[in-house]
Amino acid sequence: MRIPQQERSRATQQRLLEATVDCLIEHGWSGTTTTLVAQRAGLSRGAQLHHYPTKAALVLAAVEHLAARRAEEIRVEAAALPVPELDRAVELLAAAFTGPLYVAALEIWVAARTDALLRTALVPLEARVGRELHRLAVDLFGADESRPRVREAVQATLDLLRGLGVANLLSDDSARRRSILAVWTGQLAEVLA
Amino acid sequence: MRIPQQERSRATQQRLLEATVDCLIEHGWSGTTTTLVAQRAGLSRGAQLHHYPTKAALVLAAVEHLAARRAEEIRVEAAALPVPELDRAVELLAAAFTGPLYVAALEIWVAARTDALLRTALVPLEARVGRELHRLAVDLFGADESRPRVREAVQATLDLLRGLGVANLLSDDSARRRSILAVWTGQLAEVLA
DNA sequence: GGCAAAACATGCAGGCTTGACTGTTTGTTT
DNA sequence: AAACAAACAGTCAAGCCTGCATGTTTTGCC
Repeated sequence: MRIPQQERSRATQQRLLEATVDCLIEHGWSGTTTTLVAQRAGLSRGAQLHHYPTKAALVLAAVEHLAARRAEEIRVEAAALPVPELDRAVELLAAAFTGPLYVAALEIWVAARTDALLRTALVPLEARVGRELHRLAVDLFGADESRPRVREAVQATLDLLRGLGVANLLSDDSARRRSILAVWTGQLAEVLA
Repeated sequence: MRIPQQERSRATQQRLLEATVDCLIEHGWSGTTTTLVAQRAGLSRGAQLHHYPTKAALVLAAVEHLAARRAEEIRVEAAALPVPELDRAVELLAAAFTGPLYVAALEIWVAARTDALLRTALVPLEARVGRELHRLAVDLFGADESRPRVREAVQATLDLLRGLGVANLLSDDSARRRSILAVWTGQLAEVLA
């Protein structure tokens, strides 16, 4: 009766999900095999299959886990921002679209395009995450969406960050990104003002 | 002595490369197996291995083929645009970032992130393609890059389109895209004017 | 203490992918 | 026409991935 099994089970599942996300980051979607995930989690394949009987089950759980982590990461950094300043707010969001977690999410999005099961599970989830992100951005920017063009400008900002994140995939792009964001932030300020 | 073998060879290689791109579009990166490509090209595996001895060779050739096709597609549509009008120009570029060819390119980018061979081959190629695309956009917009913020605005537009393309991966996003681009184009016009 | 269930470990079978090997047809050269 | 090279076809072995089946340990409960 050392460790309650419910807690132990939860901990093991967490380890598996973390390992899945790590594998996605390091080896990409096709490199993320169940065997590798089990190894990385320091678990036997048997234990893995006990918790997640199929690869689909594992990945779907990992997707939710990933979404939660991304949301939390953004929220934490947002909380560390005392004064609503546009430049810093955009910078903060940009970080969320260049980190490893975004990369993992991208791997899953691209894979889901041609994987019916993943896709159907992902679309509603991403819709929710997208709305949350939008809301967060609105708050960060101190934007008033009832004014014309504000809503579109905020969304454009997020989509721009998505694109910059893609451009950052293969080689470090931070210098270019900075100068682009500097200009866009100015434009954004005009719309929000 | 009907068909010169050089021409025949070229034709089969084209078929293989087209089949590779088609497979990328339909089945994604991990679904693109050499066997499937050979089948789709209506060729035996022997013939395939004769032309491209490894999968890496095949894919690298397909990447160049894809880049050429994307560039040509954009150039063709650009030529069909008589008067330089900003709205239409942005629309045209947006189409280039939502079509199947962009999807195929995205599959390769994401895969290249964790595939050293692909990556080293892709980085210089994409740098070139990126410059060409930028140049094309500048021409289409009739932009004067010597003026402040113009260069960044053009690049931001391309990165925004990249991001919108990603958002369009899983579900049709054209309505949202239209409204965002409408606002964006307005902002862009201010910078260019 | 004893029993059931959950957590975990290990080995195995089937399917798939890749690249190699051998053979055949078609084109080229002399 | 004869020898040679390229294009093409079919088959095979090795390796990997997934899921299952069978044990072993740990936990919960009586």
